[in-house]
Amino acid sequence: MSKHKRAGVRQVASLAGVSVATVSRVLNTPDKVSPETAEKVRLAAEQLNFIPNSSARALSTSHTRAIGIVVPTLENLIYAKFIDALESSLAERNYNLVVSTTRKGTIPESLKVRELANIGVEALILPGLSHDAEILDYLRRSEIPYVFSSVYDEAVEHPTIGYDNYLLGRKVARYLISHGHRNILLLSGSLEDNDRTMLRFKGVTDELKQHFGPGYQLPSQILGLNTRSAYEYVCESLGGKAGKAFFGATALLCLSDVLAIGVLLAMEKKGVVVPRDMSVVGFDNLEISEYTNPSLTTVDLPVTEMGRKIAESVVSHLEHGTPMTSFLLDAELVIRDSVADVRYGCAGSS
Amino acid sequence: MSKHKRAGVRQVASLAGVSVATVSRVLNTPDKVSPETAEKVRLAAEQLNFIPNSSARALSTSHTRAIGIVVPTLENLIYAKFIDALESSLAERNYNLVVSTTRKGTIPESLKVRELANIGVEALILPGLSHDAEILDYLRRSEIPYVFSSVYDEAVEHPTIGYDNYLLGRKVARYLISHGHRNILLLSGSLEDNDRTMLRFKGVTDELKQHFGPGYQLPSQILGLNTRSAYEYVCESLGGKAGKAFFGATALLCLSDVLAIGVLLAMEKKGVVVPRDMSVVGFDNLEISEYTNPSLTTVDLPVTEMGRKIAESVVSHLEHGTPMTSFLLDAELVIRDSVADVRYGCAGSS
DNA sequence: ATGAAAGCGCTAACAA
DNA sequence: TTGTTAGCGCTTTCAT
Repeated sequence: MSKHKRAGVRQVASLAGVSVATVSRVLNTPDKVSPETAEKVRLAAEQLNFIPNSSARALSTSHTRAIGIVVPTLENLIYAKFIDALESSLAERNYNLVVSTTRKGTIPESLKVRELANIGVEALILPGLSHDAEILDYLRRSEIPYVFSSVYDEAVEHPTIGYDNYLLGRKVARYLISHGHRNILLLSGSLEDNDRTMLRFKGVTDELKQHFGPGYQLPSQILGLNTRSAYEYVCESLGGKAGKAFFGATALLCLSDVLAIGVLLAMEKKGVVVPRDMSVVGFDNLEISEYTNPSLTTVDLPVTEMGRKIAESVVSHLEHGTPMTSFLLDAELVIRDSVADVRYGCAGSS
Repeated sequence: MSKHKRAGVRQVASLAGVSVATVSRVLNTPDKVSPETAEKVRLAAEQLNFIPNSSARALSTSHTRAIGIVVPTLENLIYAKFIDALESSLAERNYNLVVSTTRKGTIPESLKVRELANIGVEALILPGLSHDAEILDYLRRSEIPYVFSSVYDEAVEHPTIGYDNYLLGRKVARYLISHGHRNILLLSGSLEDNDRTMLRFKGVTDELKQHFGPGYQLPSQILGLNTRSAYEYVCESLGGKAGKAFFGATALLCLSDVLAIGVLLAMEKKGVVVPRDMSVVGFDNLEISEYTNPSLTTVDLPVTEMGRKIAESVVSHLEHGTPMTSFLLDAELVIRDSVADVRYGCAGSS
């Protein structure tokens, strides 16, 4: 019964009593068709439930209007927000976003890049600076335009659109230093974010070293945490006395807000008063970070603007040949209530 | 310089000294080609950076291997988790997911559906039960397979794969009733989720009515909240005395966890002790809901399983003609620490 | 303003 | 096992 083939330009043309070329024109360049003819065609199309075959169009125009992105996961709100913004901006320009995940890094990014290339994406967006040599090589050879997101580095030979993680690390460290902090413990997220995490970490340590001189003992860092493990880590560390836990640190610098929030909740549960007993800073500025107790001082990553900017840049390159270039986005430290001055003689460097 | 055309089967064929058909075979049915020939072809392909043109393939096979989904936004973690799982499951089956958002409902869903149809998705996933008649009509006429997610309703003539929101409403109400609650205030999220919200609401009220009889005064409901406004609402309501706020309710039933968490944080800030002074329940079971103070009693929505199940169902239909059917997923109430027995004579129905 | 016809790059009969 | 060839459904010159 229903195995009749779908209507194509041909059927529409014959029903409308015109040629296929005319049908194509009312689809793509309506102003080159007389209004009456156009109307006839539209009616016929409507009547036949005509949906132009996009593969045929793409084949003919060599334009798929698909952009690909590979992220570790969408379960991290910061990626979700970014992709949301990216999709919106691309949609405005009539491009579609094909999302691919590495399942939190368990599937090789190179595989996902190849798959996206194979389905014909016209450009590729990859978060972060460090990617397999294989990927870099593949991108170069396949000549698919691409941009690295969430990072900015003008020194690198790839287009990067994002924020300067290293400088943000310095900025946060400077802020902490200005409040008298010297011994800072870094809590860092999953290893997928490694390069951005590392850059932030380096920024923090460089700033501390510069400020306190070469004798300064570098801060400790705990890696690979998620909300759960951050929460549990804090709870366990607080088994003894608050002051001596955390390697004697007076501030916890969390490289993502979900970590910071886990930390805040654990502190509260354990009766540690933030920021009196311990200062906490985050990265991301999630919506909820404004409402924690205390509200979280954090770095506002401009992911929405980043999505917009990348869409702009990629589309402009695709359509007008504008070269892909790097672009730096500002990221602000949002000062709220989770950081206070160090109270000397209570906690602090042992 | 670099404006040389990309290599196609033809170039690969001639470089490998075979016919285009053979090249196509090593791509699609390698076992029908002698190993040596295959190797030759692969080498040639590699050398020419050959990426098969997916539009041409799709045109020839009439198979785009693209599945579309329209959601209001990705900024809601519950959608992000769902899409993450869906993408993973589809990728395992070699399908790609094209994500489209209505920008929180500001763009008509029908438009997005049309766009996805126009780019040739082979199936469509739409969260929720209620969609414009226009969409329903379009889906029927265009014969694109589809499934409604996040809902289950065997009575409806569309395939639905999800949980039974009405029953979940009843389940939660029953739980609250079993703890002595009678006056319950509903806090409900943005209007995009309307149909699921409504069903839950109806489930709750039906259960209450059934339990307390016809004289029972239906619970109040506050609609259109997000984390911010939920937080602010609670803060304002608590301007006076805790007991008399919230229309005298003893329990706050939040139709999403982000709301519940906002509520919890606001309560805490205002010194209201949950669950002693007020019970709170949520919907979603976000990761963080386990770590709030107190931990949140909430309904665990099986979005990951839902993604998997939908991928299975859609692909099976596409590849083996299995009819699209509805499927009910279990959703559990996760009992934690945010609900307690009502203390009569303190708060409660005036 | 409209039509005829040549592809776009691949797949899949069919033939050998 | 391999090659020849005819489309897939659209766009786009080039005529008219």
